[in-house]
Amino acid sequence: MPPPQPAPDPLSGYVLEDQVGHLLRRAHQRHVAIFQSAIGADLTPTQFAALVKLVELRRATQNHLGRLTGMDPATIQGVIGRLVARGLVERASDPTDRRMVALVPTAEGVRLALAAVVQGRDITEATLAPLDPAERHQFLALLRRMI
Amino acid sequence: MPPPQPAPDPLSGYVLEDQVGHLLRRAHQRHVAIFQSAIGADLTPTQFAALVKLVELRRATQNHLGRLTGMDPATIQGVIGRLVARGLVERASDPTDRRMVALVPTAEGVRLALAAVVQGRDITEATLAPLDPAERHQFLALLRRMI
DNA sequence: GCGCGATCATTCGTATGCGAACAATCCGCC
DNA sequence: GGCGGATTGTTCGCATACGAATGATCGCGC
Repeated sequence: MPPPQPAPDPLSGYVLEDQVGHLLRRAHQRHVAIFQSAIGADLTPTQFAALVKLVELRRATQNHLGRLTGMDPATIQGVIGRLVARGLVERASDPTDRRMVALVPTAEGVRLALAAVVQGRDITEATLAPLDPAERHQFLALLRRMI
Repeated sequence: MPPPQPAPDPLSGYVLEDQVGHLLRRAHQRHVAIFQSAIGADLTPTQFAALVKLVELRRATQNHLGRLTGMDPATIQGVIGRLVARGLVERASDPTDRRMVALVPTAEGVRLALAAVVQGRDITEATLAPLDPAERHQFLALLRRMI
């Protein structure tokens, strides 16, 4: 009769590198690095998202913009504050609701957003480089459903 | 003859919500939220990764552990510092190389890591919930290649 | 018209995440 | 033996990220 086995180790068979969470973190990390090397110091990925969305909307409230771009009020506050400090966005008060601050991109903000969007295509291309066209389509479709 | 068209708008056809980078950020964000609601205040995702990997290795250098878990030296430094402060990891000096600090999990660290790994399976399950088994396999395979 | 719950924005604290600079140490090569 | 480059760990600064708490304001219902 064989000797008694030790209690099953929860770690056996658990490969950190194969966990979705870890893979998502690494993949996002890699994308951010690609983004930074392309856009440089002009914009961070979150600043890019907020600015592009604001240019598309032409005018938005801070929390609303945050909801659309997936940033909570505390986060979007800092992001917008830095865009305002750099003259890319202006805050205007809304006369109909004094709680709200209407955000509007400046001319310079629009210019930078359009230039960044052009680079955005290269960034997307570089991020998806490991996959062929059919796989990219598949990956994006699955990723879209993960949100 | 039609009037001259305005210059093509770089924004036309650019949907922020469909960009890989944005999707990766949102998907990762969602996973972290799931992780936090399952593990609570015990461990953050990065602390989890560092601790589990360290338990698996039984002993590792700080930078080495960082490379294995995808954290740069500045980041792993803070993560390990917090694990040490909570008594989950101990720093030991390596006599053969006085630059290095050997990291070893404490008994409490091992206990917490094993418990967290058990919950890790539920976290993975919840993160992948939107996909059926075949899609999960596909998604993980593609995601693995994105790193 | 008033009060109460909801919403908006802000602030604080904590935790990644990384570039850059730094001191200490190691190692290979002359 | 010693020097120069590489590696290890640390610190600083900046930028997400979010929970929690707060104050101002709005709007609905009574």
